[in-house]
Amino acid sequence: MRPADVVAKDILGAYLIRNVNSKMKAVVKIVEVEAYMGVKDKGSHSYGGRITERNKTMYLEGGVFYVYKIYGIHYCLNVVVNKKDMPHAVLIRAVEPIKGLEIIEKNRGFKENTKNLTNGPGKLSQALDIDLRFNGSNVGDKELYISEDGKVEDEQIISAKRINIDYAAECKDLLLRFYLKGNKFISAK
DNA sequence: CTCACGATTAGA
DNA sequence: CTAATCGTGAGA
Repeated sequence: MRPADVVAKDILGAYLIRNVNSKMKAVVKIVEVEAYMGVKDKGSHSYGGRITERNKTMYLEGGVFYVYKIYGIHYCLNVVVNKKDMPHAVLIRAVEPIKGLEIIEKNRGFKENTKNLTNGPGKLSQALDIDLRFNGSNVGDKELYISEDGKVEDEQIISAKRINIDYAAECKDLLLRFYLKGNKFISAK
């Protein structure tokens, strides 16, 4: 397996597919991600080798989802990468609806302003009905999986500082956030 | 006490 | 339009 920054750029532009009862309900394109680089990354839940009930799935062999609850309300979807006990992860920050828009609208509770449906980590989780059920599930699981299609050219990828990790000292300025150039569904800020 | 967030309210 | 505020629960 590879480190989170490499995988982050790799899954940018890939499709995330949500099935319910084996029926395809929604397909979205991953347009914004952040990499969290394990025990040396002060922005990561796994900084310093910390292991808790919440983040223990980060320590599994790469290829599973890490879903956690933040601020008591919202869920965030990550992909765990790298080897067992190498707690790297990629946070999926924003997606673009491709199919199943009506399901996404239903989950979010409104229809107007389409770009506001999935342009943030908590929003996309609600839009695709993602919660702790998927914590630790395999990225090839039929209910929620990532398609390898949709690769993009390097020049379409913008690198930037990560968001809302001001507490992470010197790590906060690392360019570990990646998004698709010109895409309308990038999160605010 | 803070936080890998988002909705709502208040103000300009 | 922007800024401030707050809900909510895990973790330190």
